[in-house]
Amino acid sequence: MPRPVVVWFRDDLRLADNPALSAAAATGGPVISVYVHEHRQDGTRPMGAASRWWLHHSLTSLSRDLSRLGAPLLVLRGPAAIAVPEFAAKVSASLVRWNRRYGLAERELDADIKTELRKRDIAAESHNAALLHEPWTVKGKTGAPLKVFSPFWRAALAGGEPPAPVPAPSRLTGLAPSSLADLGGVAIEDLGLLPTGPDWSGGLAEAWTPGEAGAQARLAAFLDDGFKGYGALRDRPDLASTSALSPHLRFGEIGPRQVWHAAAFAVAQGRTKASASDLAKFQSEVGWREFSYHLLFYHPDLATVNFQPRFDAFPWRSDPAGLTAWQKGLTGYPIVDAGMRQLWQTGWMHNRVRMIVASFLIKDLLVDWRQGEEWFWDTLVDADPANNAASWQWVAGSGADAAPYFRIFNPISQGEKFDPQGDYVRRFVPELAGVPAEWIHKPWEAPPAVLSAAGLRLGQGYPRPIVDHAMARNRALGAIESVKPNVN
DNA sequence: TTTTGAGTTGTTCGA
DNA sequence: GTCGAACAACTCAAA
Repeated sequence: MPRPVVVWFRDDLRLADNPALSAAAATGGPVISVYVHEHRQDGTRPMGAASRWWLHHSLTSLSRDLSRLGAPLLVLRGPAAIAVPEFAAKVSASLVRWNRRYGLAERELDADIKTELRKRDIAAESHNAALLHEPWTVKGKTGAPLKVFSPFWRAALAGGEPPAPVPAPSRLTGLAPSSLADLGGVAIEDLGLLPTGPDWSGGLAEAWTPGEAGAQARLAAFLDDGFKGYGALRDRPDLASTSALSPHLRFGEIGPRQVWHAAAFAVAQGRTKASASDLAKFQSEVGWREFSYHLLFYHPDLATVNFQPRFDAFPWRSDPAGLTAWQKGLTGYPIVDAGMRQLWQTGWMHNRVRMIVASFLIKDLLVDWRQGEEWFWDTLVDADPANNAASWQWVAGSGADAAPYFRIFNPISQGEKFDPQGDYVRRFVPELAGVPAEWIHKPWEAPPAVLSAAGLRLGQGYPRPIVDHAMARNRALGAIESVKPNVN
């Protein structure tokens, strides 16, 4: 009996375009699929509640798919540093394969495990499933890591087309179920990933289908319906004009190579009316994900430390009431509240609205971006260690490639520009359902007759603005002025 | 080494 | 209503 190969699944919960799995399958020998549930001792950042919900369903889906292929998923409890080497030794594995992660704690953990495996005469091999271009492969002419998106993306594109995705193995040689039962696996249901008392996940379940099949369906639907005009319409939260692939990418239910090539193929085959510039725009959004991972790799503290140290002196306000109003979608600014409620109900928020709500928390309330980052981390199903951190820093202006100091979003004009009929607001803020488009982004300015016709009493059914934007804008400009470079 | 052009996503004001 | 200019000055990346 040949020694088995262990495939350790992490942020790559898919069968197709999974190099670790394909390499293991290629030998024809026995394969054992393993997932190790996170443990604080691993030093990695614990997932938020919405992510845990997603993980539960994604693991369930992966487990079904792997069983069908012949190598059922075995779920173990961490810490991984102990569980993985012990398990590999117990089953007399010859080799453990996994796909790489890019955070510092994750890399250190993997390095430790590799060492531990070698001591036991077990080989370890890692692969790239998560990125088109791994961080160390993208460099400028000087060889230094790049800090600005445009040069980064130019350099990445200069490397040529990303490799084509590899297909899922058609079958795997697993262990007999009887021998699997003795290996100490845990039922997914027993991991405690789902919310209890109360179960708030109804809106998530309605909005999403976690798992590889759900990811493929979402991609197909996007290419058929949302891709055409993507370049311009992606900014419209009232339309279904973004791919909404982010949570699927986060958990690796689909990979960027698959997305890249599927989009290019659809355009080349004329199966979509999307233009070449729609394609380039969509691919560059995938590029932003790559750039975030690039930043995270070279700046592991991205989620907690200002990329630009001068922001360490930023005069953040302590505003627990404001933070709570923001979290609950009760700021009195309809577009902000709609976004925050979409997040709470569905675990996701449209990209344009993320910028608006983040700008509001940071610039209008002067609340530290890290508090917003934490809230997103807990409530987003796509909470991603690289994207979330890099994006919050970008809005704060503390990040790489900083926004100009004067870029402070006006929640009224942003609403009017990107949700012109107010349909998005009405969908998530039912109190405002009866307010006509003309006033929906600034109900406090509406004539009393309009408000009463809409059945709305400000301050009772829906709050008045918790802060005056014009005042807040000036206050933010002053705060930014105080951390200006070269202030002597 | 020095220089030069560029840098995701905006707002306001005045003509 | 529309349009262009002004809004700090800096850092990055490449020539």
